[in-house]
Amino acid sequence: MHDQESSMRKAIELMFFAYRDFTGEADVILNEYGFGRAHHRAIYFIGRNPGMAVNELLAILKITKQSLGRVLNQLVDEGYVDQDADPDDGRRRLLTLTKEGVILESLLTERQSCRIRNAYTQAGRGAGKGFLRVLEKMIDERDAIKLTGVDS
Amino acid sequence: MHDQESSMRKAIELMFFAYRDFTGEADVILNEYGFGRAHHRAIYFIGRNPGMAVNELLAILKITKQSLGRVLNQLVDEGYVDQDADPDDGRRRLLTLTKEGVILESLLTERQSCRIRNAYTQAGRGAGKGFLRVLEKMIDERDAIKLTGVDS
DNA sequence: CATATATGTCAATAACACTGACATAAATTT
DNA sequence: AAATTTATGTCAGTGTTATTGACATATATG
Repeated sequence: MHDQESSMRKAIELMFFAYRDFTGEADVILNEYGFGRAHHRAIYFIGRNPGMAVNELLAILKITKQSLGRVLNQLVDEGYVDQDADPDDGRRRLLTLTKEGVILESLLTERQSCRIRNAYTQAGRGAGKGFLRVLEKMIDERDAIKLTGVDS
Repeated sequence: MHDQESSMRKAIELMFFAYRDFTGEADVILNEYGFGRAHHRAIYFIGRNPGMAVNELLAILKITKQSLGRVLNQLVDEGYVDQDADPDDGRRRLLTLTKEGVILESLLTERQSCRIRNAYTQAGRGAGKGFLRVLEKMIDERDAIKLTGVDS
């Protein structure tokens, strides 16, 4: 009954569909704001790490500063993100969400959390634990470092 | 200890990093062939469903036929996919992988399977089950139908 | 024969990423 | 103080993957 290969294919396909639907949820909202997935990632991580520097965000997102620049400029221009010089190091621009930014971030995160909570409930006891543990081990060493705090 | 919200944020971040590293693996190989992620998805699902029609592939991938057309033409031109008229319905073009296509598909799938297997092993007993069950429940009803066979 | 279906293609556009080059301000090193 | 490094930003050009809209063709169906 279900050999190794078909079990792996099952997992591969679930990753594809689950990720698409998971992000699709947020995409709909972002679209109303004229933003895309790149904006979401920036908003999310700035919300998570208030006062982070541009370099730190670049390291997490692994995109070029030109790419981030476009996104960040839009977010600043439209009042979702604040950039302030670091008092200790005038070169660094510390990023924080504005009140508007917090509202949007919460909306997006709440929507995605809801999907996860529902999945946990439907999947039954212990499934969430396994889900987190497997995802964790699928991540490359060098990325795993980015996962701040919150041990399983 | 770890409130609901930080637990949800943990899951959200794991999805982001895990999916990126999971697909990044294949992206490196695809790049050597001059292909992208779109080609991978086409190759994968044609390999999984040999003889599927263009419409069926479109329904799974949820992209426009123009987008798929570009990808499919490249794959056919470079000898990774065959298109043959359905003997029962001359309008339909049935898609199959060529010998070359099968080789590439196996390479990509094997690479990703390996990452999943390793994650299962490291995550410990039962984690894989939970992982699959949660992913399954994260998928929208209308997409879940696409998941052929292989019950958990 | 008319219509619907499956597919393909042309043209224009957009989001999001890339590379390379250069500019500026502030901190650090010599 | 001068030179260098670091953090950031920006300009220009490019590429991939997607989009929409319009139209063409072949085949199947009522």
